[in-house]
Amino acid sequence: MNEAEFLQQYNQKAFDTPNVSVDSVLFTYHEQQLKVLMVNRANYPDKGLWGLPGGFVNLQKDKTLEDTALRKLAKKTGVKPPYLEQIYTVGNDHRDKRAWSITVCYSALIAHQYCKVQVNSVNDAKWLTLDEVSNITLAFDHQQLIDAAHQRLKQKALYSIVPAFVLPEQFTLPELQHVHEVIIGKSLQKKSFRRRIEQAELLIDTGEKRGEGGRPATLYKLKSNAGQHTFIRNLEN
Amino acid sequence: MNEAEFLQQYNQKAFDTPNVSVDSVLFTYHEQQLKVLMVNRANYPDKGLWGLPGGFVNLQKDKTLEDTALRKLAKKTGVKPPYLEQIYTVGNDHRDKRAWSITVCYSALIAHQYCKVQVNSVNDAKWLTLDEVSNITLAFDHQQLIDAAHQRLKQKALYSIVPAFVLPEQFTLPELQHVHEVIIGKSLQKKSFRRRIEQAELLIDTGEKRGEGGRPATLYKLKSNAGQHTFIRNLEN
DNA sequence: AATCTTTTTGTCTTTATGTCACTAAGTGCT
DNA sequence: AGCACTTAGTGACATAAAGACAAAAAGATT
Repeated sequence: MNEAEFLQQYNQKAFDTPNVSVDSVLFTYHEQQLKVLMVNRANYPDKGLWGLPGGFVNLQKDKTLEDTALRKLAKKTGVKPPYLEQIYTVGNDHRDKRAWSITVCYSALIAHQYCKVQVNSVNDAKWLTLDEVSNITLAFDHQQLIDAAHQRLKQKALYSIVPAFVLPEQFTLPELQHVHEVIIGKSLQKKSFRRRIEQAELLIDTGEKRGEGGRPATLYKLKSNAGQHTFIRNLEN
Repeated sequence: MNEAEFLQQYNQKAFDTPNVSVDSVLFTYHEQQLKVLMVNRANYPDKGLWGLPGGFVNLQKDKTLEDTALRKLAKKTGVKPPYLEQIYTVGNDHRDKRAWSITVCYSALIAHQYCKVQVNSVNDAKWLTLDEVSNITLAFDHQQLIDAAHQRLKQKALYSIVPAFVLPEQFTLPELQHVHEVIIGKSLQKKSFRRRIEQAELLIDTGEKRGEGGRPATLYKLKSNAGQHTFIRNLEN
């Protein structure tokens, strides 16, 4: 490398690089509803508004972007979600009034039981339903990020069982079906749903049952290879 | 200046913000094959290796990440591709030996006719087939980016007609089917393919015909709303 | 035991796709 | 003109997946 080459690269770096943050849309299922974790912004800009849990990449603490996402989520919930997926990246000169800004948006799923206590203990973070979220003004372009994450989750609900990650380790098929229905926004045909899931062979029958009222439902858990291989067939009604 | 000195100075400067680049996998269809545009790196690191067209975000020139992608592509091809889609973002401390680095990867499609001349005029850029690409060592993690973009395009070929963007404005159904076959890597049933496309109502019959040898084929073009609404049904054989 | 509730299965209908042969519309050759 | 050859496009039946809905199973309650 000669001096000219060095200067070229050095100056490229020296000119302002954009700020890079990572924001996560953490979904859970509670009280028959889909909810997302929101935090009240403590700092300028958009101080006081609700926004997504996230923050800047820390080059010392984080080895990867996923590390950043998980670190920021753990800070608010104390736990590491079992499912994390990148949604997309927005970068432009107007989303943050301070400067050119980039955010890498992730979606994460977790069972409500697993982080309930932690979230309630800090009162700057709380679970909001998607309806509640869409009726208030959020920080930055976080509304759009949430919409995109929800849209992606909807798609997943149509041809995979990744929505199972918003449930605890063991769950019943009626529970899972209701989760899918809430995510998709319409009711599903019981038989079709079960057929697909059976054919996909992604669940393990734990042998246990759980009943509330009527016939007890079989408890299932996800096979260990879930997350990547959770694909089932298409599903429209 | 030697490499060690460079790295030290560079990293000192780059202490708290990661570098952000945008790389694009530009696909086209030529000589019955799917090809990607590769450029020979002129600078350290990985100088001399083939890599994806791309570069750092320029806060003055670019208003958005797409601007960066298009600017860098236009520099090599002289044209703006009709289809651009974000694939995903990689960011970690080891993909670039200089420093923590992020790249936002895009996929783009263009008809070979529309940028042939420009690409040939500069000999640091050329079209390579996916086979050729996988048999040489590429810069950074560009092989993985290409694989991911190809994988995504495969999916699109199964349930949409976005692959039509690698063809010129007017094309025949047999041509389109062959593009899909090349992308997916296996042959498709003529009847099924046509049925799906017909039902999707995404093409316009131009009235014109084009023949080579046998019966002339009808020339179609994409409806203006293509890109977003190019979805057809699932397609396996 | 009768009834209610919720889970789970049986089965017929509808829809989408696979398969493959057949027709259609050109070219070039004799 | 007639024929063989080539590629485009369609018809028709077989198979497979999904929708609809009723019936059965397994528990709780009275």
